[in-house]
Amino acid sequence: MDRKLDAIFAALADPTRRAILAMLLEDDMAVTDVAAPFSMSLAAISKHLGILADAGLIARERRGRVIWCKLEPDGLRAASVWMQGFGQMDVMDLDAFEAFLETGDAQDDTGGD
Amino acid sequence: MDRKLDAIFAALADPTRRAILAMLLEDDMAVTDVAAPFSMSLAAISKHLGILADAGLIARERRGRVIWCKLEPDGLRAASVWMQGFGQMDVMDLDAFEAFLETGDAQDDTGGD
DNA sequence: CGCATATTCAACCAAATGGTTGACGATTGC
DNA sequence: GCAATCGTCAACCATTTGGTTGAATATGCG
Repeated sequence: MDRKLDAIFAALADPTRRAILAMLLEDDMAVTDVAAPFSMSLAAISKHLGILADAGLIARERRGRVIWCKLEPDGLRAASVWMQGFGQMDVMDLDAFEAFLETGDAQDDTGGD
Repeated sequence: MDRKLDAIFAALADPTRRAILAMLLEDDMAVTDVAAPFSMSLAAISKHLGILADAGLIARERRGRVIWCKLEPDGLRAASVWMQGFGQMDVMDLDAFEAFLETGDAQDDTGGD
């Protein structure tokens, strides 16, 4: 519900986490590879990934020794919907709004690869 | 520049602050009136308003003894723009949203030019 | 099996957050 | 001028956050 937005926006509030999301936008990545460009410990990145996963912004899947991280676009969409819907509905019915998104216009996730 | 997003998303991450934004969406309000529905001190609300103002999401203007708070749509737009640039989720027309804020009227979704 | 690799867990720490209360500054009205 | 009203400031407190390090877990490899 509304409280999910707490987690999503809080997750988005950190520049490291936004950078991680941007990286994952290009491709799924192993945790170690996510961590590589940052000057902080693997454990710190692992925590960030946990926060992103907890917010529903990414998903992690173990394949062998490696844990792969991938974007979970629905999470981001929830926040986007909140912001866009802000002007129209008060504490609106998100499902209805999402339905609008599907049918209404502008929904172009074909790029997803 | 990117750091501004820190402040915006962090501001958005608190349900009290999102509720305040929703209230201000309907009308400009005095600080005391903003605080009224909440079961916390005026000082706490004042802090929240400071955080929102600092993030560029609202503006405060003193008129006499009373300080009026109003939405600052540009701030919200910055976050929205980030999300749009992020994914393919340009779900709705932001200008229409702004127009809504200006006129206080529900947008016709044809407004998306 | 035993070691290297990949990731998380646990304990810890400093700083930030969200709240409180009480004093203070600004403004208005009697 | 003095008191009431509006709002912020300052000090304080508990909790959360973002980071560290070192140990632990899980898997793959030779």
